[in-house]
Amino acid sequence: MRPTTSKDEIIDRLFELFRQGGFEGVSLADIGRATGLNKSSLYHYFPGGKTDMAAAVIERARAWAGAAVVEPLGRPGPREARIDAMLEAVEALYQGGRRPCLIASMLIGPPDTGLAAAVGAIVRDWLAALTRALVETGAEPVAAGRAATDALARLQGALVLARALGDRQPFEAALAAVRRDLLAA
Amino acid sequence: MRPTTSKDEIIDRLFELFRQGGFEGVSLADIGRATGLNKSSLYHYFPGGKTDMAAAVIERARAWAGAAVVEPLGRPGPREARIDAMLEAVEALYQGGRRPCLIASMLIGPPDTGLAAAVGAIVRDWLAALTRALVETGAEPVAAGRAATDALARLQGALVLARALGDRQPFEAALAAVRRDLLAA
DNA sequence: GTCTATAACGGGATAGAC
DNA sequence: GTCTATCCCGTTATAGAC
Repeated sequence: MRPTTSKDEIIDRLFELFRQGGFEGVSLADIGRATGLNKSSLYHYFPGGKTDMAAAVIERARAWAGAAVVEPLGRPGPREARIDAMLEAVEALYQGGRRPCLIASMLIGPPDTGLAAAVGAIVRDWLAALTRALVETGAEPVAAGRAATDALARLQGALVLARALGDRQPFEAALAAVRRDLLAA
Repeated sequence: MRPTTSKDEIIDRLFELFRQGGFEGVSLADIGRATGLNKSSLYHYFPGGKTDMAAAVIERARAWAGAAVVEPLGRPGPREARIDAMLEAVEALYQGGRRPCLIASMLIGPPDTGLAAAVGAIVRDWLAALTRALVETGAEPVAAGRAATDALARLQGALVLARALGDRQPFEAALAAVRRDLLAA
């Protein structure tokens, strides 16, 4: 029997759950409900249990960041094209501010299993790619690093505000501000 | 017998726990350990259980924001003095980026009990106070609103990055950037 | 107000049939 | 690969003694 739900699809569902609830806020029962799979079936795909599931989700996030952010930022071409490619990916991932960030959610409360470290690696890669793109298009290295950090902080923070206020406007505003400042950096 | 730990002290401990672990990441056992109180004693202070405790912590955060942020921002005087008062309070609260923000932590995963709404109200008050301070010191209202939102987003996001990277530098950088832009707004 | 004890439940995880 | 059944533990919460 072919599985009714592919592992990729399962991880997609898990991604949505964890970004909303964080590691502790999602139970295996929730996951069973969202995937239509029994706990035992889940253990078939993820022998390490919930931690494995979270790790798979973070790995998916890393892959996404590589393909949708790091790679476009590294493409040769004018700065504007690179930045816009990144921002379009960001807008899509966060659905214009309606959906929270997995990175932020996963940093809250997971009993120390290296998940936080994996999240940190994603952020590091993103920062490095953005900094490099700015430098390659004429920015001075130290200023580029600052600008990259500031850009990511603004986006992350805007997602927090958007969630707290129940209004995606802060996120849209942040996208515009980030674009302006990155192009001017 | 006078209680060995005052309710205020208990809430302080709870504050630290919840900001680190979020609502779901903190158990009553953790709380018992941190406060030296038995579960039953905790129920004496917080009949509604964990939700009550979280609500008390959020209320404390609201009181803090009122005293350390809203009030200084509303004091008559030059913009610089008001902004610096706010930023000093922020730096102290977050210990220069070493400690996460309760607001962000509490937005992750709490089963819907109005806690998120209470958190949202704090953010709203803060934004309103900051916007008003900017307007009172010469900014145009729409620009002031944007600048206020941007400032809070940067600070929140910088805390996320600082946690992800295990490095408080992003937070210090954000404080400087926020100060510069708010004074120029 | 604080304790011990325990109830009642849900959590993650496993065994084994099919 | 998916299921049913079950285990064990931690969790929230309550009762009642002191």
